[in-house]
Amino acid sequence: MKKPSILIDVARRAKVNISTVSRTINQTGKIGSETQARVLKAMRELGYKPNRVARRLRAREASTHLLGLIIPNIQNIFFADLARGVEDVAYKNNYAVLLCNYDEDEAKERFYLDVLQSESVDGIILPPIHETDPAVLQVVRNGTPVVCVDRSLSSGNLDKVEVDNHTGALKAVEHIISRGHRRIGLIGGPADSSTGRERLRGYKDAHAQAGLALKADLIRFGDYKQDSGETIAHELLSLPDPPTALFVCNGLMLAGALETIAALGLKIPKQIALVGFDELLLADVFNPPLTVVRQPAYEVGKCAAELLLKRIEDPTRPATSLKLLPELIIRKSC
Amino acid sequence: MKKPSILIDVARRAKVNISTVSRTINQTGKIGSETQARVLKAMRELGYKPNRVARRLRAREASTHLLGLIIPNIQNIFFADLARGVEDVAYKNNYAVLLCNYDEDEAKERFYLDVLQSESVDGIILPPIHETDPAVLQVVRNGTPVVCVDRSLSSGNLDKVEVDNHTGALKAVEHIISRGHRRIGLIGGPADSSTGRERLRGYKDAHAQAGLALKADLIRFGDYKQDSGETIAHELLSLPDPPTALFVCNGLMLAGALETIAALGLKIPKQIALVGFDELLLADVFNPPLTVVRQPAYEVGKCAAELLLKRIEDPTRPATSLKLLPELIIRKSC
DNA sequence: TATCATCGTGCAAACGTTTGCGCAATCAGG
DNA sequence: CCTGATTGCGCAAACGTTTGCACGATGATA
Repeated sequence: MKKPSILIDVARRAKVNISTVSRTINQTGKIGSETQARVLKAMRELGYKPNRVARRLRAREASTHLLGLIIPNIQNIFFADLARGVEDVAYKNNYAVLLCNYDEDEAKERFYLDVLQSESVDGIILPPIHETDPAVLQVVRNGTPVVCVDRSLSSGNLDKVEVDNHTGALKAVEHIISRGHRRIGLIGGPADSSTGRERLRGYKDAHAQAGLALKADLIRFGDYKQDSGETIAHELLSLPDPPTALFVCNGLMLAGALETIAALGLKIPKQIALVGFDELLLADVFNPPLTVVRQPAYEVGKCAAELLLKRIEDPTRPATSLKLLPELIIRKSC
Repeated sequence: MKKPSILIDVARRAKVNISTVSRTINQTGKIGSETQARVLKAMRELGYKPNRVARRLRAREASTHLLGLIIPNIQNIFFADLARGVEDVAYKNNYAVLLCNYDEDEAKERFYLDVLQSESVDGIILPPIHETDPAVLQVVRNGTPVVCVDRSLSSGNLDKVEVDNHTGALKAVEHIISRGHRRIGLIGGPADSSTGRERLRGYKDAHAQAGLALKADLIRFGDYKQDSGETIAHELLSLPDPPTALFVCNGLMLAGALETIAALGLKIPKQIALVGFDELLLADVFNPPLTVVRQPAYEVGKCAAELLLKRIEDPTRPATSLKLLPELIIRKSC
């Protein structure tokens, strides 16, 4: 339980003032070369580690090397991959990441936003829970750099990196149609999320291109969790005139839909064809292998972190908005 | 970019000293009821949020409501579930979680340990990279509460919560044997990890119980990543006298093994039977559904966080060690 | 009435940094 | 040799809290 050594210990050992030590550490200001050597030696001998808390307290506007990442659900592989992307570039730049899981719960999002702010992180990466999220806007107004991922914020011109959900969905549904399907069920995302709406738009546009009429019955919205995939698939498949193919808008709901299909004993793709959104761990060895559109989740995280770092360095730079292309991986389920 | 209000703003507005404000917030010390009301009112009006950084700096030994969690790989569903467990109880108790991903990289683990310490977190949850991990021991010696999860530390009597890997593996291999298999391949974890060794021990004990001799050829060790599952499965299955069943010691490696099996065109379970460790997202709808031993990952995280919170509250309490039982879920792959 | 505990509050130090300012010493230009 | 810039370093304030101590007012006890 011995105390870690602090600035003044180093200073005493090197026979200098603490400000000199601070300056050698941060390479700010002029310092004589042999003084510097003495300080470095003392630091090494004492195993000195700067106290990040004190540093953050003092240097409010200086960099504190801490990033915040708020995600809806760490158990969703998309966000796990994304987090990994953020984490990797953070680590390369000597940043630590404060990761929070808000579970689509607005109160929880609020809580974590507060925490991150009062931890005075350098910046925050998050998918806004709503397109118009006052809490996030407030943070931005406070001057904390924010970059939005996955979903966007309607107001405020922020850095953001998204996936081209429209194109992804369009390609997926085009593919389904090209396989001859005419009744295509949609298990969509929440209607009030930008991802949900964009994927819906892709679904509709693909229909329009092919001159296919939309059937309102076949369009349903889930909440990106497994259960909703299961129940909606059940609803869809027990329709009097059920769809012959399903487009399922995220990985967890796809797993749910597969539960239903298995329970119903339906054969894929003969009795029901299937295209998912999000690459899943066993998708390629599934029987049959699953056709999905793969989102570049890791890259989204990576780009977001890079953008955030750039913005921290130069807060005045114009907001840039990235849109990454998903990839349709055609396997055997459709 | 307006400044957040601080203690002194509240104090001025309530016409009291900052210490009075501090005391009303923390409910420490005696305060008159109408003074308290004034302060509360002022806080509400100003939307005051305490600065966690300053708080942590000052109150070194008081609770700072921040936990550290260091995990090998967030993309491994076991750890994602575990993280979720930690996060949930942390949130219920108004703690935030600083999550770090060390990717089995010792330098990275070191880095994060440093960060967490110099962030002066209240406590740390981690699976030690080694059984004798000097860096972790150092942290413990510094007085930071630590609880080990999943893997254990040989020295130091710390709180820990593990899965009963031996029993899990034993049950799995017993089951395989009960299905009539005599040549059972093992795709194990790293030989220097406690989980790897315990699962190996279960495998061996099951053989001993059944009076089966061990075949060294059939026992191989991976690194818990997908690739090693794939390559080891390939090695095993191209043996002159290949195993008729495989026991695969984690989820990612199971996915890898399934790649190989699919590539080889082998039928499960007729040509090759399979039992995995870790429940996977699509395991129950796989064709055939996968027999696995399910680790209570979420519960591990939950218990660990609860233990940590208790220890933070009372640092002198005796170390407790939990061992949670995994569950063999028998499906159709064996 | 004197004494003493208790209550409610304020004062100021402390936590470990960073940084503006000042000062002495050195150096270059004239 | 004088002036003025530059270099190298120390002093002390500041960041926003918490908390030990002191002190006046109040109430209870003798």
